[in-house]
Amino acid sequence: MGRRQLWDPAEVLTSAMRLFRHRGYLGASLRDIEEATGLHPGSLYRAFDSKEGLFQAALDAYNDQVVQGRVQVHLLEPADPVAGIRSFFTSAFETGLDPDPGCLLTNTAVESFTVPQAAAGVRRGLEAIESGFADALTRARALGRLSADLDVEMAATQLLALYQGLLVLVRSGTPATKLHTITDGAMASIGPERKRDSDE
Amino acid sequence: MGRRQLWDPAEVLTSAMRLFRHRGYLGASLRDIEEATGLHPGSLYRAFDSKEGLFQAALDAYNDQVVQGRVQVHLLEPADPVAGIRSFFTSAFETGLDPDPGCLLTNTAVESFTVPQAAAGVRRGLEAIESGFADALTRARALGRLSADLDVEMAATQLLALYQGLLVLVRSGTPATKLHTITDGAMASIGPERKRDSDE
DNA sequence: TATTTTTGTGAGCAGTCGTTCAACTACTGG
DNA sequence: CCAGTAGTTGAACGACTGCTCACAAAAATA
Repeated sequence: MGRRQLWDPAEVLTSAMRLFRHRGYLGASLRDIEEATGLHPGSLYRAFDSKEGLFQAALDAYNDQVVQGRVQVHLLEPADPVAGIRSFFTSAFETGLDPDPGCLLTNTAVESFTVPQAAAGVRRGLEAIESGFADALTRARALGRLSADLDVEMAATQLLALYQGLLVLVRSGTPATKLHTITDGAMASIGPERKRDSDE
Repeated sequence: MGRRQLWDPAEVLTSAMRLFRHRGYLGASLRDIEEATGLHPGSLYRAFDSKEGLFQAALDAYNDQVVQGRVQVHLLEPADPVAGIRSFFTSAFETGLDPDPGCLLTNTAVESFTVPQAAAGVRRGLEAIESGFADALTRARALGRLSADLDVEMAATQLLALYQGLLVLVRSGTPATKLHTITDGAMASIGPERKRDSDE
């Protein structure tokens, strides 16, 4: 009944995601949004109620697609969980984008002060990453790839913080060599290969 | 000759710093700035040329006062550099402020995409922190407080990233217990006390 | 086909943005 | 005490903000 919706919600959310990631919430005007998504204000407000509604939807989509996708591919699925953790880090800055917009989660975590309702979405995403790390670490432990005295939960929190820090540096234009150094450090902090003498 | 300036530049920059730290650059309107600093637009534009000029000045002041001050007190001065590194971390989130506005450097690093001229100031601040870490680590090494196989430059970069990540989590409302866990992890990653068997 | 229902369109609203500037105030040198 | 100079004030500007709504278009129902 009635006219059919002419636009694909997934496409619109993807465009909005990209725009918010580059410009932030406050930096993206409704005219920018209109241009990026192709949606006129009327349709936009019919579907999302407000600019903030669209932002929430875009953040949710980012969590469900990008974050969960990356967690799945790099942390949950790989047979080699240690290599997976490494690629989770490196793929965050080897995007081929210049300037690199960083991560919508990280950017929103910082900006969400101004947009309080986004805080819940940010928390959800951060927890997904952290528990992804925990899963990969648990599997690495089972394979004997972890330092024996390493606490998995604590290490997962550590990796989350380091990952978020990496993304701050990404967004501020830090060269890739330095980001690789950070990745190497992250790997060294969990693996047992930092000592040449076996002590277990 | 002529009328004297009625306001103290240092006070104005401190107020502006606090405002930008809470609201971000885009989130702080000139009316907000007027209220926070007590300066009317005319005086403001006479002194700083533009909103961006004021922001740059505030960021520079933050670097020169807050960042350098913290680096000095926690990383360069303490006789115990390891304890200094720890307190550098914990003092970043034990501010008594609720909600905690985080760090202007971190926040700007993320938002500076929108305000490209701020990028240089951000880099300056991040480098100050990193070299502060390097200094403390070098002194810790001389005192035999470091793992023997630890590369100081790499560890300093690592601590910088972890510190920035911590501040993202601070800004997103992560509870202090978790932030302490991250701090503990940071300390564990540099000290030799993680193994009970001596292996040097 | 006529009617009803849903969606798209975009001009336009009230309000806010960063910024300007003419009038005014306070101080100095002659 | 007057001219010149530097600083302060706040009303006002055009541009832009998020948002609304009367209207047109397209589909479903009768």
